[in-house]
Amino acid sequence: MALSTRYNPQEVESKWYDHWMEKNYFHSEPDEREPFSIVIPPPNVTGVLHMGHMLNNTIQDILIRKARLEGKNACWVPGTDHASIATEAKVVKKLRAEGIKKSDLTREQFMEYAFEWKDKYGGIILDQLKRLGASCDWERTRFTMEPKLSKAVLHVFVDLYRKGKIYRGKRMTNWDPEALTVLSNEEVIYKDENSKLNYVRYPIEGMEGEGITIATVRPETILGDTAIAVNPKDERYQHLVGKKAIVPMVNRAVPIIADRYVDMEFGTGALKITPAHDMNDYEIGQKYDLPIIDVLNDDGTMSEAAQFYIGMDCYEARKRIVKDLEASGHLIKIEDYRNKVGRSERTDAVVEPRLTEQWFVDMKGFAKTALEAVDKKEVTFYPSHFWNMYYSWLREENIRDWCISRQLWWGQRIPAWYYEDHFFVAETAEEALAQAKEKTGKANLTLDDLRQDEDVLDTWFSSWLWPISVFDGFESPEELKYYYPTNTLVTGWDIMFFWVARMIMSGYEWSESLLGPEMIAQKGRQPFNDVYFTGMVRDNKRRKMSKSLGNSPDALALIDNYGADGVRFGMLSSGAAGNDIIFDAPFDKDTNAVLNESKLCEQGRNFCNKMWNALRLIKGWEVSETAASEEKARINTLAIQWMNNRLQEVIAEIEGNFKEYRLSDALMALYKLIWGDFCSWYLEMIKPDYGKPIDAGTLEATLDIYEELMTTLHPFMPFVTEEIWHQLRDRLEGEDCIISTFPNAKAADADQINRIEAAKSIVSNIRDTRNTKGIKMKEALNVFVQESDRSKALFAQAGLKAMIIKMANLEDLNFTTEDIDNSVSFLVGTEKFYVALKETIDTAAECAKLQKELEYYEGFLVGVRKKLGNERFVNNAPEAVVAKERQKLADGEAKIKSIQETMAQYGCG
RNA sequence: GGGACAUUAGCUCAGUUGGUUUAGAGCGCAUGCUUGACAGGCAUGAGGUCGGCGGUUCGAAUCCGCCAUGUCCCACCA
Repeated sequence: MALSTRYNPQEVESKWYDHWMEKNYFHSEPDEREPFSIVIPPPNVTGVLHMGHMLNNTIQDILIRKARLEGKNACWVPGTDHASIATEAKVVKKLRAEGIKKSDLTREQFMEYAFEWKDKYGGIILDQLKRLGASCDWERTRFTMEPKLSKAVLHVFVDLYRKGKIYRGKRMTNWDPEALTVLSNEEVIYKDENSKLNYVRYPIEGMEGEGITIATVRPETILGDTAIAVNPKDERYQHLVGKKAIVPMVNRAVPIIADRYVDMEFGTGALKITPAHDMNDYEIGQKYDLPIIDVLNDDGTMSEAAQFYIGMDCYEARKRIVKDLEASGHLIKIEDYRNKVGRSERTDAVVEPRLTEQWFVDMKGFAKTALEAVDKKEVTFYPSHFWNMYYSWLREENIRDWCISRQLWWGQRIPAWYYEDHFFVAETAEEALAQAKEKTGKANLTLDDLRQDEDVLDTWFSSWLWPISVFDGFESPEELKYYYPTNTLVTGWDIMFFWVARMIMSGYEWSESLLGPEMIAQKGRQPFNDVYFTGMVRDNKRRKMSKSLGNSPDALALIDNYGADGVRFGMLSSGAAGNDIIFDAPFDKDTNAVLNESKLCEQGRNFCNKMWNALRLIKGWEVSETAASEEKARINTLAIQWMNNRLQEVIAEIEGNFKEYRLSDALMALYKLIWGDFCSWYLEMIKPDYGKPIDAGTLEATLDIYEELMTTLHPFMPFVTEEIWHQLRDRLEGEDCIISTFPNAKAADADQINRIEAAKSIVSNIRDTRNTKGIKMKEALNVFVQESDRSKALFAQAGLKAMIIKMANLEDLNFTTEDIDNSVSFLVGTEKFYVALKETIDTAAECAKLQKELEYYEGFLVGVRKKLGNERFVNNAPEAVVAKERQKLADGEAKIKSIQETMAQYGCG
């Protein structure tokens, strides 16, 4: 069968993915083998594949595929997250477009629409992952809101409540006026924004002409002021403390209080206190027992309590009140100002501090546990410096309780039922009813008398159980006993606190009761042993890729263009763990559209093509059963030995890389091994003359090597390796690269490798001479080497001379004891080589070249001599280091001598 | 305000306990190559006083201090 000159990923990829699925290779069941498990960071159910997912999942797939090749029971559990705020927002928007308001629907109706949407659009992303080659166990696909996982969530809620770790309370919380729900502190993103600092003067009650001026960026909240505060040490305001200021517009008399919280340096040193709309003001309000006047509605419009601008959006009200204050003479001045504004992570709406009644998880104990787990390396972070960020989040003084209730419908409804002024927490309404009956003594209560909490739980309250719940751990821990702890979690550092820390917390909280103390003693309580933090994917201007910027290439289009293997190569070769990935996707200046071009993916695609053409070369050879000529056989034997040595060397290197999660280094090592050593050198060494056959022994050895290369590369580039692996030899049913055996590194003969490196260097030098002298490759050259013990030892290696003759196209290569007339010389190590030329050589050019070389070595030796001349170095440095320096000196001197001789030969000045 | 990480060739990065490094890779660049695996290719080459200044050491890209620049995290400054 004739193979096309180009590798065609489209056909190959779908063919092999289907094949793997058919063979059920991705599926895992507990058995006697060592498990290797990974749980996917569940993407949002309504999400589409973006560059971050591609990076993330490529890495997971590499780890899983390697484990599979190592004979472990590899289990990669996929799934999606219900993403309550994001999904609910999408559904609300879609309904609005159809003229349906959420407020017109019942909870049940809304959920019906939402599930419809989820069934239609949900999970697209998982199919997209298949294009990337992700070898997830699709039979295990889970969803955070599916019945079993929801049941686990309720179980955990009740458990924590009973343990006293969940409480309900009225607190200042972050209100998202667009999503109409509270958020946890972590869901609020603070950014510097431009705003106006308004100076407003409040008259003093009973003191005509007196006033106190405050500065505020939120003048509309003046309507809710219930005090003015100054620093007790501030002499400017001593006489006003204890007096009352008149709040403009509403003409409310509020106390002027003194509190150390107020910074005398800032603004005017006087601070308006609005307990309803500021975290700190709230605390001061508590301290001084100030009334709370909430001037905003939940949607961010002005409330009745504001008295003015009722129903108006607060930003509009802000503009209006400034004008009105100016008109009434209260406004002193306005300054430009930059301050931090908190916005909702999901909706980008400006978050409003608001006093609401919510459910919280007490984080003190959890944080301590999670901190210790990483500190004691029961969970290891890669790269390790992320410990710092983790620590700053979780340390006692920074940790805050986790607000877990959300005023949404899409999610797990809080399992608390109210009756009169009691509430009952239970996994089912029936249990709650039983509690209610007992508590109230009313035996005739029915379910209808109870009212379930309207709110749902934070999405992360289900995600934090993921490593346990995907194995149904809370229901029947059988599988969990096998797969827990999972091996590696691969995720972005941006959700370190949202997700990683909380999974660690939940793992430590529940694994022991689920697995039993014996198993815990053996395996530990951690949900995963290692965490590999990926960087953020950024564009070539270092901006984080995002939909709103439009700078994210279309992931699937990239796969179409370069093939999944090409894209995987591109993603991976971009950087080490934790480093941000600069993904060079250039912008079209005119259309502002991202071009789906990527140098790195192109490199990956070209790599596939290179391997494909090496295959074509090998498959194009005719095979001869008769042995090759003696000389050819020597070259081939030498080449095969060398290639095997190099292969072993690189396999050992890759093992080390994997241990440290240096996957891009591992891939690059293979890239260079395959393209450089295998294609450029090995195949050229053994290549038969045009039209001639290859001997069967050499071909078999070559196929063995190529096969091993494909197995080793398979985790990184699964499709092309599977295809080539099958093209190399006829395979039996069920014999596939994906389930072949990852090689163990065997000892490599370093001396042999060094000898071939020297030979390669000789060949390169001769080629360079051809280049600079304009001598065509076809023209055979005569080369000599200065006879010495070392040169004789080098050429004692069987086949080495013949190999150089072949690779450099030489007429002959012989020892000499004399300088060769009309030749160009070069050094490899300390050995001198002469390339005899037919034309007269350009002496001046040779002299210049030699002079430059001479200067380099002389400079080099200055340093070496200085070291060796230093008594303290000779006395203090380890003997081996000193010996090395002495060798450097001897070699350098020999080289200089040789260069000087050549210069004399040319008669250089 | 506190902290982390970075700064090495035109670009993106390696350089793992200081000594085979007057420093490596990939891409890019330059020069040459028209039949025979591959121009998505081959060969060869040119690029860097390792951000700056001090210090420790026989020896520093590597360890310490200060400074500069950048990225990010945390923090209640209206």
